[in-house]
Amino acid sequence: MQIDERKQKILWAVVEDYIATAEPVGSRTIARKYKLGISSATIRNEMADLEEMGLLEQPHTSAGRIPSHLGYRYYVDFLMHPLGIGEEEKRLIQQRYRAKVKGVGEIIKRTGQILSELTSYAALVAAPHATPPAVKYVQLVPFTGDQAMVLVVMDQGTVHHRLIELPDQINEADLAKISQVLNAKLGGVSPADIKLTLLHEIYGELIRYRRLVNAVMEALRSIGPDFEQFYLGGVFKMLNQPEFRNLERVKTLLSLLEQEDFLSDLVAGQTDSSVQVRIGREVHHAGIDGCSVVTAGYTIGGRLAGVLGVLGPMRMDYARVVGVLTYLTDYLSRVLEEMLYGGTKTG
Amino acid sequence: MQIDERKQKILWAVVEDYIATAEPVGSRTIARKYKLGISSATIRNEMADLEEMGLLEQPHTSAGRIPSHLGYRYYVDFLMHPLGIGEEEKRLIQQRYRAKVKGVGEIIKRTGQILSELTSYAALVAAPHATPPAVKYVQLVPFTGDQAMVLVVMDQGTVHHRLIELPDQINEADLAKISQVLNAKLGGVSPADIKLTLLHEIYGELIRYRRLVNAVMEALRSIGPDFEQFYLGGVFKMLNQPEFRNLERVKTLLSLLEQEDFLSDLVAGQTDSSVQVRIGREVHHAGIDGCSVVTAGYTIGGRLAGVLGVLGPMRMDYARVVGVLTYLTDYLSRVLEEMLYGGTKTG
DNA sequence: TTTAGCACTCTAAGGTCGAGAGTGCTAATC
DNA sequence: GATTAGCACTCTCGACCTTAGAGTGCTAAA
Repeated sequence: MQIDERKQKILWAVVEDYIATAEPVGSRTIARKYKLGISSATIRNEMADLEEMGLLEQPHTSAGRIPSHLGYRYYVDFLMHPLGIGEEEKRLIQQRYRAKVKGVGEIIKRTGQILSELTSYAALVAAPHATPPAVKYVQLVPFTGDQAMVLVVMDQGTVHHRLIELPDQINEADLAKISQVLNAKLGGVSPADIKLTLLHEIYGELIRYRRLVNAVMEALRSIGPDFEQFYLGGVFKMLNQPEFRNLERVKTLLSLLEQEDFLSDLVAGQTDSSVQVRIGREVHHAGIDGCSVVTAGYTIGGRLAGVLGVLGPMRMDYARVVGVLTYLTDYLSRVLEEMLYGGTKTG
Repeated sequence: MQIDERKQKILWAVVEDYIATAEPVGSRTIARKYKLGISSATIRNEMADLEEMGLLEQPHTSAGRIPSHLGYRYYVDFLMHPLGIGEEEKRLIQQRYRAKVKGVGEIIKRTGQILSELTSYAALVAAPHATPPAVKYVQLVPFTGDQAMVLVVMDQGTVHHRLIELPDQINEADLAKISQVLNAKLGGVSPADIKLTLLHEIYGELIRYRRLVNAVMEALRSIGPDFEQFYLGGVFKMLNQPEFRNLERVKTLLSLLEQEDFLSDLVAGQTDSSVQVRIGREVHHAGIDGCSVVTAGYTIGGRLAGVLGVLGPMRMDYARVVGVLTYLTDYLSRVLEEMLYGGTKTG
């Protein structure tokens, strides 16, 4: 059996209607609302076929049909038309970004809020990700008797700090000198790319401080590629969805969302700026059955810098979410580029 | 009518039993479980009195009694014995803190997790708070053509960064020089304490860079006393409490907890290291009726550094929570002090 | 091949009912 | 006078039943 055009139309109608109403869709409803020029009886037959093919399912006999995991997949891959963003909304987004900002962290946060408001689902922003940013500036700051703080500024505007132990007999001048050398050698290099030759150069110049340099290097490695800074918001919006009437589900979901490992996993698959849709069980994770995740990357200077994600029920408005993500990643990339590289100020 | 000892015992029993079971407590239950040497009929009479005095209330006729807002208050103020922490638990706590740590932020986070695990309610950690920390180190880092990053390390170990606009014709050497002067002048000073005389000194030395210094000062002010860094966790644990069966409540609570302003308010009243209990409506905030908040301050060098807080239903195990907070603020203060000032390493 | 008609199925909502828990009052008891 | 046993009364909660409504699959006609 193959999916001819009429079957496609019916599948499309079922998915759209179910997304909109959260009620199983019956043949009569489709005949009435979607004017396909065929009677409810015919639709019934087609729906039976679609169910046999695994694209639809029935919660119980004598209820309407709902899309199965596969049904959503087919819809997303072949039937859906991503929804553009309205002009009015675009204006509002621009306005939100215009307000003065203290640093990259705040832009991340604001983006998350906008994303969650536009979609009514939970929003996730990860930054920076995958492509490790390069070191812009390193400084060792004396902290307490035997500790120093390693300050690292990345070229994407994030700041990291680590405390390290100091060997005895190190004074401030030493630290300043070390900082200077590290800056000269590490500027523009990504922590993951620190090669042996470079390491030798550094050791060569700082032969006296071997142990300390080791400690600093270890600190640098710990902010390596798997480091991520997350914003998560709008979780409460999901509770408006009828699939979260079940308290137990809400609980497991909330507990998952408090684990950074889990959030990490959600964005891990993203390697470029494309939009990725993972439906239901495709999000390989026990405890979020029936949820879908849509992610998209944003870039700085053409390289992947971070990920925007939307987490919602499997019955998610994919067309809208994909549309919003496409627009927002693009817009965010431009905002960040202007902020980090652009000299010209725009209103 | 006054609250004699027998009434106190009965009130105590009602509160303890209700906290433990979440069921309205009847006179028979008290007679059976709490061996007060009086019959259920007598207890009934006393309970009627306590109700009249506003300390107990009845969900409906022919149900048992539950403590009123005032009842909890009386219990917390006069009847409760804070519960100490078991030896086994103490050992577990120590173990959790022993693991290697990257910075103050991580200690905060870990503390929040421990707190939420020990109490089974939502945990809130704010740092640093109220007493503004002093500047330890300032540095201007050139960032893009017309922007620089102001890096500020505080003596409590937190790091802040802000982007500022650069006037034309400033080069790296200028920035280094400015950083040097700022460091010399601002070290040990709290941003809120920057007085005019100090400002004049700085302007005196950096007369050429007036505009830039202004920008830096503004950035410093923006990390002033009302800045706070929050950790919030264990929210999902609250869903085990029967008072959160109501989805609508969970939703409003979650949406509140996503607002930093709200979290700020929760810890705002804390001015020293004492334990504060706010019950129900005493937490002046629409939308969290029926919730209580217990907070306590932790200190560094005897000065208030931050706040630990527990958010739970009004039917909260106050004795346990107060006990845990007392222990944990004390322990955390010691950990932080050792980390920031202490030279000696322990265990 | 499509459609009208119909018997059948299943859920969800509303209603009834009885068990159980708890109260307040009264009268007896200490 | 304080305490307690006894009892009628009240209220909730869960179990059970019933029914309306929506939807299906099948059959026979178009």
